[in-house]
Amino acid sequence: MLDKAYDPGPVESRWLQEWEAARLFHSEPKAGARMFSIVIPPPNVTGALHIGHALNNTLQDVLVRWHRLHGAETCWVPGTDHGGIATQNVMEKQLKGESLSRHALGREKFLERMQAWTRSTKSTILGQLKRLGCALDWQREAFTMDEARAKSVFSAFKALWDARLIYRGERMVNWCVRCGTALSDIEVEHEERKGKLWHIRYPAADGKGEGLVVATTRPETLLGDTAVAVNPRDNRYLGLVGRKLKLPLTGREIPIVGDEHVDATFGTGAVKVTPAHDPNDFEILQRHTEIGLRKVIGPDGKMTPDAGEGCAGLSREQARDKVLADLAAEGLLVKTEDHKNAVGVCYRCGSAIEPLLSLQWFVKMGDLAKPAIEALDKGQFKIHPQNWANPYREWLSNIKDWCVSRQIWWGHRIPVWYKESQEPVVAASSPGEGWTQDPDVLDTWFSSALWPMSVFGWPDKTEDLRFYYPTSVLVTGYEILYLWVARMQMMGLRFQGQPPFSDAIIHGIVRDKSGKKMSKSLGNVVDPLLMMDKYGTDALRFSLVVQAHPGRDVPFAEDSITGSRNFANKLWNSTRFVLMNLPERPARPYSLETLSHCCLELADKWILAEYQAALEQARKAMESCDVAAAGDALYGFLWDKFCDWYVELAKIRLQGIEGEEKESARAILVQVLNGTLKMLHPFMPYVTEELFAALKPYSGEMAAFVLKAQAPRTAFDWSNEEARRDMGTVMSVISELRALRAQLNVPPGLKIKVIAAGDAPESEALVAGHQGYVKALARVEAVEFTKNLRRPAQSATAVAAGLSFFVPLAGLIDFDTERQRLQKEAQKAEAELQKIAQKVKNPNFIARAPREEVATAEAQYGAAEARFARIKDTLQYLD
RNA sequence: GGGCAGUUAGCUCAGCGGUAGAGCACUGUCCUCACACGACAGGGGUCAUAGGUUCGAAUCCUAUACUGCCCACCA
Repeated sequence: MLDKAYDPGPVESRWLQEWEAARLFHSEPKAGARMFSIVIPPPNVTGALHIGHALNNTLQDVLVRWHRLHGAETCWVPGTDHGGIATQNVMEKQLKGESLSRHALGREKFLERMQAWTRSTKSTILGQLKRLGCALDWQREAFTMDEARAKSVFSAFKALWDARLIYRGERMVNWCVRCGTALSDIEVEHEERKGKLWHIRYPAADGKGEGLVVATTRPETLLGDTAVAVNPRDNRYLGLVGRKLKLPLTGREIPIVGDEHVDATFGTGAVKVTPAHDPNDFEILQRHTEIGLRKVIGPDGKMTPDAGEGCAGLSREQARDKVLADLAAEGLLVKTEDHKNAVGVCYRCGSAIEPLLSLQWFVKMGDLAKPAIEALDKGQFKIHPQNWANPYREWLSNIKDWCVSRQIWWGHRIPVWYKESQEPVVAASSPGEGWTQDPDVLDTWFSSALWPMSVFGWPDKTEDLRFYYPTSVLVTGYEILYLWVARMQMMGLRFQGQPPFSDAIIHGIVRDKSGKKMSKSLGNVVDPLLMMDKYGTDALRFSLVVQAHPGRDVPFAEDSITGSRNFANKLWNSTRFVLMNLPERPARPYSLETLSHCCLELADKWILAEYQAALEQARKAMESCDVAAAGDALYGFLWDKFCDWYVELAKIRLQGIEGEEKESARAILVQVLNGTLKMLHPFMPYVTEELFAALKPYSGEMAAFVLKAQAPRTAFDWSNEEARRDMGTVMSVISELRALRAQLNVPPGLKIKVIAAGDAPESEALVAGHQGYVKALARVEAVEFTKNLRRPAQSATAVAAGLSFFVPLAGLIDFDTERQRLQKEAQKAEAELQKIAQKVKNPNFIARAPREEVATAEAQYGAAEARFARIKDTLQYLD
């Protein structure tokens, strides 16, 4: 016998063990089988699972389990990402706490420490994914920096190098001063900040005239100016081009150049040009090479000796203050205005990016992007929801070369070797004596880009790669659409000639209940592990997934989980109820296939029809990648239809004598419940596994686990519109009677007598035929029928299904209350009637609307009219 | 500066051309023999605003207003 309430703890740990012992999630290539594969977006080895991981992985797990239940050979590959800068940063912080630094340790020792530490975080994360219930193929665990992946990375690098798609060059890159490394363009986030726009006068070199006033947001770079640019068509500055200005604070003479890219309408129309520290200005240098460049900010973020005596060694901020003060002192600071501008910041540490000229490795992207755009346009690759397709295409179309070198230690070291004046050599290991390897490592996203191939053994032509590639779907958040998804597409197409996955499901991010991003500083972070402890893993999973509507962020707070926890308990208790009503040892399992159809009563036909409809609804939702809708459909069916109505109605037979009717009810209870549990299994694997097992002696399931069983198939077509309609009629009668009881405060224990009056033969027959339902669910002791619409004295009235139901309640009710109640009912009925009347009385509607529409509207009108009349009538003769 | 979403019950969101829905919260009754993590009943919305298309619009179109996101080298 099951306990009274579901206790997730023991159930979860038991099944976790059993699944693992059975290697339930392991997959091998199977010729001829339908295949479903996913590669996990590998979490960084920096720390613990957060709520975003919980959402991302639950979604994948739902898909994986779902497809497995539907007969596919499924493989979900687990793994982790070394996470480059992010991970190194965490370690550096640790070292700092020990008054150490990576430089003090040295590269080798530092890497040893990284290895040791990430070994433990890796296992923490994988353990947490296990706990989340993820059906990952644990024998296939991969790491972006393990040996096999290193081989993939080298192969890709070599292949791109051989194709001349990798080059080294001095370019303007995004430099993070804090992390001490270059970043790619997409690793820079733009933050709108309130800043200032300073207007500075640059005097004419010959002392004649006013000189020029430039506007800038970065006065400290003035020290590196090598020109001032104006638009050659700017009337104000005609004739100035070619003349010289005296650069304030330095005395250097710099030329005025004409450049089409200068916007005459912004600021003063004159731009100071600092080619070494501004991407635009660097472009200007390309067009006016004679101006040259001057580096005044170093990779450490401090001013270089070239910045001049007064500033050398100062930070950028200090230099700015000093320059401004000096300018003011010389009377050259003309104006200061407020100005909003977008500041580039490092996506890993948030500090302001410094555009810096530096020698880096790049991947040429144009040729790689083209096939990816084609794949999208030809429909070989689809993004769900679709609104991401356009931004994705745009990004690929305007792609820039990818800076892949990072000046950190944690990562795949660039496999390029140098020796004196010889040509550099690309090799996995040292080509021989005297060669030294490039000190930089590759962008962590370089190895991630290869992930869907590398986990299956690429570049080797393995059987895994043949069977599982391309993978079926990729599930991830929109924040890494370009960083990761696009690059996987490009690499997959380049090296395998096929997209690495045909569909990408892009989900939102988890926010708090008021829509704010979760962050430690706001204190609104929900820890998934804590939630699992408190409410159960299934509850956490379900509440996340059912809120994850395609294309929307997921609002989440602790109280979102209680509803799902309650649902798990509902499943538990409905199974408990069913088990309590089954014989200890069934002669044979219950089956829907062998149901004697002549024994099915209305409730049976109805629930089977609803069951089938719910299964279809859920399947349709899953097909359109709407996991939330699928979960919702099953939830609604189980709770509102199965528990609230069917179970209650089945009790009538269960409490009666043994016989075929009772057996039919049992069979339906067992099979519909079992089928629903299986369908819910992808969402709530633990509780459903437990209940599936408990039902096994009765359900006839032979499989050791739900995943070894099959999704419910209805061998017979249970759809039945008539049953749904008739049941609806009976349900409305019951609801009206219950409302009457509640509103008139009829004691719950008291059974009422009901006189059904009116001339609606069909309804009458339905009510007469299902008196048992009415009696049980509305607590009625007897139903009488009459054509006489005269309301008996001392009785209350309910109107439903075209009939009046008189309930004699002598001495029990206050007729003022009943009058008020009926008046309210009448009001409602009238409002409803008028609404439909608007439609039906409109000749245009009758003439132009489709015939079926008119027919239903007229039927509705008739019903509403009758209902209103009934209530009014009753009201008139109320005593 | 470009693009994309959103604006529906107190809160969080479904619905996306035919009488306004769910969960939570709220009110009332009930510890009715599966479940109080429950049952039943109930209150609560001019579906952001203004036009338009249509027999009919929360749903389609066009503007407007907020809100959020993505992208972008205007100093």
